[in-house]
Amino acid sequence: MDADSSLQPRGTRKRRKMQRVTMMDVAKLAAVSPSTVSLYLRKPAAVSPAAGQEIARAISTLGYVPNLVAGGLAAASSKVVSIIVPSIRNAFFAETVSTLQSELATEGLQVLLGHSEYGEDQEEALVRTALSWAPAAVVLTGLSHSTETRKLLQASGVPVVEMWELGARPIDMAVGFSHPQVGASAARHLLSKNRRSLTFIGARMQEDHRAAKRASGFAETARAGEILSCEVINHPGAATVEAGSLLLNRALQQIPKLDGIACSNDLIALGALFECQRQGITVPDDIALVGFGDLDFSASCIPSLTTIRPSGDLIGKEVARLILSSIHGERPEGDARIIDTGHVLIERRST
Amino acid sequence: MDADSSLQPRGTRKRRKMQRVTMMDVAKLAAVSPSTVSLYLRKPAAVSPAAGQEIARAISTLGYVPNLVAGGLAAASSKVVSIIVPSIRNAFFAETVSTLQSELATEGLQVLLGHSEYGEDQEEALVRTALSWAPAAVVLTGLSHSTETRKLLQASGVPVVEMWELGARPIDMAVGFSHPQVGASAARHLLSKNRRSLTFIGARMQEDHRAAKRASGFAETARAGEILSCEVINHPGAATVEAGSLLLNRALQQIPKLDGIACSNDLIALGALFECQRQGITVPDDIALVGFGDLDFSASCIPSLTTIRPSGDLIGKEVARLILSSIHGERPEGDARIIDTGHVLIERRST
DNA sequence: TTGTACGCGTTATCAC
DNA sequence: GTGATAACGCGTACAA
Repeated sequence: MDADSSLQPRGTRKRRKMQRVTMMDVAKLAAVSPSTVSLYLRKPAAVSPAAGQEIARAISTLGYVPNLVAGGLAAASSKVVSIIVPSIRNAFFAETVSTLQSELATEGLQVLLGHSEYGEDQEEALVRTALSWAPAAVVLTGLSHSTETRKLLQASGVPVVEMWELGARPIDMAVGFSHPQVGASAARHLLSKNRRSLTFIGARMQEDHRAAKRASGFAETARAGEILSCEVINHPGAATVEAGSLLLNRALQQIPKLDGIACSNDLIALGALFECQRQGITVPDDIALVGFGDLDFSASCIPSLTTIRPSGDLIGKEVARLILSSIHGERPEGDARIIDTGHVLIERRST
Repeated sequence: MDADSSLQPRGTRKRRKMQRVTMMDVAKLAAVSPSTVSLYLRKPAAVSPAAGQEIARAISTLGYVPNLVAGGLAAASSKVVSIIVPSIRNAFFAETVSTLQSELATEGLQVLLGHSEYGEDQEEALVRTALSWAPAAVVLTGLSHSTETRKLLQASGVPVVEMWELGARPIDMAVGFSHPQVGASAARHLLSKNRRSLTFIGARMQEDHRAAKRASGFAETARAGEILSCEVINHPGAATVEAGSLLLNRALQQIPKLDGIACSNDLIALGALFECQRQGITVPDDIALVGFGDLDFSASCIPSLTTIRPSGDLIGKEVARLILSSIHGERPEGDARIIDTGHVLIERRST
């Protein structure tokens, strides 16, 4: 018959992996059937108090930890949410992922993390492996994905949330804001300060489509105003403070009478700020500076940085909400599936 | 595309989960047995080229994605590595996690992320759920854990790597450096610059034991030198730029003739720098400043920041190496299980 | 309320 | 090299 009908407590050193305490062990010790334990675990109120007591005690004395792998197989949907961001080093996404992780953890959901590094092929590969975990949901960054990615996701039937961008039609659900509008806000603000020679400096815009959209939204609005010039300058590398310094210098060379700058990111703005200081350029008297992100130094630097806050934690919260309601409740319909978290321009000293 | 003429197309409103293409489907289409497909997937060289061809084609025409949940159950060890850090918002850990994710992804391992928020109980809960995934390895931050956490981990037999700290005996393997030594380096550097009224300013040190150890290492070394005074000042909140400004002010109040400061973190150093600028204090003439972390602004700020680089990406790489070798090769023995990534003091203008 | 039986999709051990 | 077959640990109708 079966080899393990006899209780073989310990000593199986064949395998070094020993998730030995199973639900059945708990059931035996509590003198109930495994299914009662299973039921107790999911709906404690559905079993008799007496049995519940016994089971609870058995669990704690055995140190039982449910095997989510087996559970996921049986339930055909595991308690994982796969999150794919360009890079977790980016403070924006770190904030969102952090919030998301906390919110999901309260419901017993785990976060599976992947980095696309702004590559659609990378993303596709990540989505593929993500799906092989039969995740409870998949969270993607932005709306630009390979057609294969969309197909995979749609075919899987898994709830999908695209975050940090709104505009085109999402695969399933979306939480974010319009990047062109962010650019437009920056432009309007600079125009309202009577700046006439404008530039948008950004990094990695050949890959970071959202930054590119902020740039084009900026340029479009600026050019509709009364200005002398408006340029967009890109640094192909990562968005760092140093890139900001480089970009400021390029802007100074290229643009005569430069007096207004929007940055794709507060880090770049900080670099520009430092470079201005080095060159004896006064902010905002000579040049006004608008950032993006409201990172934690933005309020404290000198001068403090006018910036646009995208609310990365709010995005995280809303994504979590969508996921949760789409898991146990019904999936939201229509407009409820697209959430605009907006953006806020915070005026400080740099303008 | 077409080719999807299976039995029940879609539109089944009942269940939305449909991981329909299984290994058996592939086997049927390739006219081999499921076992052969499984074998091919794990050791392609072990099946005949002819069969391999057929299987490969079947896989791509069906768009088969292996179900890792089922695989994990059968193999009793899933292809996930659980990583638990205090917070992913912290640039240090973001860097490590990012590196780790990339390295592990090349071997088909996924990252399951959790935040302990510097709480041992939180960490314990995370470890518990992590283990329920039968992970290939668990990565923890630091060496301080609840005894229950250690017990769980040891009993599980899963490879464990503790990172970002060295000193006490690790549960299994460890990659990091000595925090007291970092503090000592900062102190020696300040002493070598003839600073005599020293202070260590840090945030959240009641929870962040590593920062606290840097502080005590600093104090110990400083007090062994010829100094007038040495204080440690803590801000209970998070380590932000703003906290740095607050801390600088507290230090100025408390310490007469203050002329040397070490910070638990570059963000705090930056805040201190800004505050000095606001108060007309010249760095390094009036006060010398040493940071920790070498964050990306540290080289660019004004004055550039002398700091200590802990090499978060190197830690990530080494952790990955340990995990991989401990998965397919044998587990390293003895000293090879503890890797000191050291620290480097980078002297810049702020001292 | 509780127990029985079966299946989830894969891996691993053998015979062939 | 290849293919039956038995687990893997749990969810879930159903039956009791």
